[in-house]
Amino acid sequence: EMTTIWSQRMSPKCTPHDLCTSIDAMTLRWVCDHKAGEDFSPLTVIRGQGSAMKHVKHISTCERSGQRGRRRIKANDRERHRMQNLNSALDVLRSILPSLPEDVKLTKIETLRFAHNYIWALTETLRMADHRGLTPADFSSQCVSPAESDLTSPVESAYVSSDFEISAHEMNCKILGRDQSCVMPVTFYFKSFCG
DNA sequence: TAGGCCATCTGGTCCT
DNA sequence: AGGACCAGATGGCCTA
Repeated sequence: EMTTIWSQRMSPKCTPHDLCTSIDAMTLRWVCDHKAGEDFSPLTVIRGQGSAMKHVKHISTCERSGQRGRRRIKANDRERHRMQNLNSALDVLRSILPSLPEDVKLTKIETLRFAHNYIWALTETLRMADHRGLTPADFSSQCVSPAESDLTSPVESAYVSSDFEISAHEMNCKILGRDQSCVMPVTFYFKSFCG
């Protein structure tokens, strides 16, 4: 039975992510429980699998302390889910930011910076609309959102910069690469000025 | 190979 | 007491 679990969980075909998510604490706890007193060392078997090694070390620590260990395992599980929720929220945030090439995924910090600048851009856009006597409703139907803009040029990874140029009929902002050198303009057009 | 990014574990702290 | 949140530590993957 253990061999089965082992081959399922520890297959070399598993990606690191698979290992991290599938080798949960309870499984390794099971391994430790069932192999106690035998000439078996999880550390030996999974040598080279860093994440799993960490789990084993943690489990052996937990094993030494009964109820405390059980609380730790539960806390780890909660923490794991908490971070997964946080990542899900970041994914949602990524999904509503201006579209980028398919294979580009903003890092966490880039996502937050991008969102910050994007909100700033939208705020400035609304301010411009107000200045021109448009209601938000009017304005929202008269501009082209960045998501609808033509973003066909290749961009490795990017975020909106904070230097915007706002004129009477359009607002330009820039998307910069990580090295700050690859510049791609994104334009909010006021359709009433586009002919 | 170094550095960036990431997932996870862990112990501490605060809150309910 | 137990859960949420946080920051530090660790190790894997990826890229320049």
